[in-house]
Amino acid sequence: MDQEGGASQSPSTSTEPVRSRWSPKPEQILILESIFNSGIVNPPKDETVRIRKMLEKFGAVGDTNVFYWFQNRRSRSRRRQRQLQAATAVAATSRGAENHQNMTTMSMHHPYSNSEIDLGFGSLSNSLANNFLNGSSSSQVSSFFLDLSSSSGGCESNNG
Amino acid sequence: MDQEGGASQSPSTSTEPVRSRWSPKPEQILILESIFNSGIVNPPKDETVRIRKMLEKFGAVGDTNVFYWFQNRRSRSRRRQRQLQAATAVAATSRGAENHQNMTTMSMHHPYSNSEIDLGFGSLSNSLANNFLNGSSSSQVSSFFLDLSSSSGGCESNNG
DNA sequence: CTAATATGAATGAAGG
DNA sequence: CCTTCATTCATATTAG
Repeated sequence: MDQEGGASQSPSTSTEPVRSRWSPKPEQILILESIFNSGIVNPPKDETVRIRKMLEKFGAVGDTNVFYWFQNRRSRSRRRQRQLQAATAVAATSRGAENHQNMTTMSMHHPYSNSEIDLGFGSLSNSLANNFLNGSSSSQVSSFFLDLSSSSGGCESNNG
Repeated sequence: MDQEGGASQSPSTSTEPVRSRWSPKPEQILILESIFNSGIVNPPKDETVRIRKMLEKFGAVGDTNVFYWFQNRRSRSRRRQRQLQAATAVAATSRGAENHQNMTTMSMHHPYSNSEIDLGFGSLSNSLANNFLNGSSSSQVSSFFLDLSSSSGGCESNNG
């Protein structure tokens, strides 16, 4: 079912179904998520290049892809946060003890745990992380995680 | 076959009522289609909320659902249009009058007349609309239709 | 039961 | 940053 979502850099290979848009691999997603959850939600140009270099080890990716990823990530995070915040607000609207049974506001129900409030990427070492990174390039990922400590320094959200 | 507003039980194995995704009821579909055919193909945020409120009377629905619905509607309309436009173009390619009978684009063996160029939702009052809205909440629907006049048209550029 | 289709939802990319 | 478009994934429904 899952057909190599990897974006090949050489479209000349006729055997491949020419993937027009980049599909980040699980390992790449893990890395990006980790960085994002580390507080780097808006990496500067320099950092973006670094991140791209890290991701490249797991598949072809460009600076633009990383840039877009973080941009979309921020947007989606904010939107999701607003959404469930609004829902909560409505749920708690007025503490007048009224028995309302209508879900008149939002019924967004998704099967995933979503909510990046706490994913567990910060710690990993266990969970599904291992599942993703088995066999191929586990060593690379470890090194990258160690390197994460050096970067940092980027508080989320910046005046701008 | 009456479907309880999206909260129907599992078809066979009574496991978890894992409601994966929202299923708009016939009434809701009618409303959405009507709005879409009224010219509002891309409702702004405010309008989306209003639409959601209207739909809520017929079943649980969130702003996101409405947002997704219109987005998908636009996309698919355009895609469909492009698709059959391409087919037409192929049929008329070169005025040499060649008898080509190849369906290079798609099989398309469905009984529908496809092409939502004219569905009839704009007028309703007749057709299958009545069939949908009988018995339950016809009154609500009428009021909603009257309210439709208040909304301004959000004409969007057809060309990208 | 399996295959195909319809459609809600997620996401990469781009424009303003 | 925000909105929008195009593509893709996942699932519900229907046809065989």
